[in-house]
Amino acid sequence: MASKGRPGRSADDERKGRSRTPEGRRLAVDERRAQLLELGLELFAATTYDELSIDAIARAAGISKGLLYHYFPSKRDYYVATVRVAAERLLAATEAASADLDAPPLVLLERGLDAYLDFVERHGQAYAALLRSGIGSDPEILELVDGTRSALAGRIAARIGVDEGDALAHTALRGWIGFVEVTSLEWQRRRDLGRERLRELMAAMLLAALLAAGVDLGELAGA
Amino acid sequence: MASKGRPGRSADDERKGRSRTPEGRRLAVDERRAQLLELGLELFAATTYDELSIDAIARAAGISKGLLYHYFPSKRDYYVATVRVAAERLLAATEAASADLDAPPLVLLERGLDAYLDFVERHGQAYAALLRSGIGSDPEILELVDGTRSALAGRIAARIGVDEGDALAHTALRGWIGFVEVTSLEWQRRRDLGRERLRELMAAMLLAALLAAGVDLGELAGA
DNA sequence: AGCAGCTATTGAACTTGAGTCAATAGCTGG
DNA sequence: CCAGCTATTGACTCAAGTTCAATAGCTGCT
Repeated sequence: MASKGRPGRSADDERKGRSRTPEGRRLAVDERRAQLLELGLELFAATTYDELSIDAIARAAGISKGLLYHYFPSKRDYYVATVRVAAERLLAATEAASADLDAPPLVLLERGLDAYLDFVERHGQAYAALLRSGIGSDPEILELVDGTRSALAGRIAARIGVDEGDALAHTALRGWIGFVEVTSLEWQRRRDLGRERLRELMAAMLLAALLAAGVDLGELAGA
Repeated sequence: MASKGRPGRSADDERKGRSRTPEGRRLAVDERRAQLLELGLELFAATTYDELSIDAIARAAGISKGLLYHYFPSKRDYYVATVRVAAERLLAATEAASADLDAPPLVLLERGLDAYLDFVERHGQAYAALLRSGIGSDPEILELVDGTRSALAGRIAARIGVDEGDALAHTALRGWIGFVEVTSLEWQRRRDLGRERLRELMAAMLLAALLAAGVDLGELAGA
């Protein structure tokens, strides 16, 4: 262990993209932490968890790897903290939109959904990353899972004869697949719902989805 | 590079859990590959992607790390191949159940859903892993994302006055959240659907979900 | 039967990236 | 202006994925 340490921005810094917060060093703890979280929100939205190395994060923040570990005990923790911020913001945004007054419930619903969609539009990438439930999400895997959903939805669409270009109907079908997946997981976890009931719920929701999308259900009802 | 190689099961093998396929070595390519995929299905269902090391896989298969790399170019590829098998089986199972005859569509729907639920019941863990869209899925992150969903669903449930113990209603609400998430992603990706339309679809589906779950909508319709 | 060649299989070495730690530099109050 | 606290650093450790030349076990041919 010979000559070590050279904190601070002497000599040849600034050379490799470490340009953020140019004033440089020794921020107050809270500021640094906030800065890192904000940065994490950006970075994790743009890149996958494990494509983003600690070194890259540190470089982007203009600090050393060690310092990052001073603020977050591990890369995971850093990531989790980041996602937590995103989740809090999503909840806050929708809360603010719908909790305020005592307007008619349907109006509140409309406002809440609007706030939600605003969030999606604004933080597109981050939102998607959030829903992917994090870490990893190999593109190939996503494609596979997505392909499976498409196959299921497409099968039904074909059977019913949904028009290929009917965006609303296709979105509704995809959404229904989402409904089926989530309720399946929920059903599996809590064991308090009969399988029959669940199946009926799913079937009813498919009809509702098609109906809401304006699909002609004549064929379904018929033979 | 001095004295190397000692393929085969001489001496002290069998000692560390390398007991699978006891006959041992030099399987035909297809058999090995099939064996490894089947094993992967088990292992990845039980453990997270990155909690499962290549060494652990090799040990469980009773082969060397190198051989695994002979069959799959990387850990990722191995994982992807495994998920692909699962997806194929899911599609095949539902296909078989619903494609056969030309019975009434509603009956086919029922059969298809039954097949789906069978799959979920049988491969519970693997199914969940598949839907988590793979790699990673840190438990803390899952809890966070799940908590966010719960918060959203709970907010609505409270507003409407859903009974705390009403499993069907809660499942339906959770499912609706899934619907909202999936359609949001879809809306964001394909740009062919108006925001208004999407919001209306979501709202209609919430009512449908509550209705299907037998919740009294009197309050919603009223002031 | 025995040998030759093909290839499944191995073990060790290489590489990369996460996590650790003692040393140092920059504030801040006395 | 110095002393002490702490934000910050850079090199080191370690685990896990990946590579590769060497080897052993089949398989068919003579």
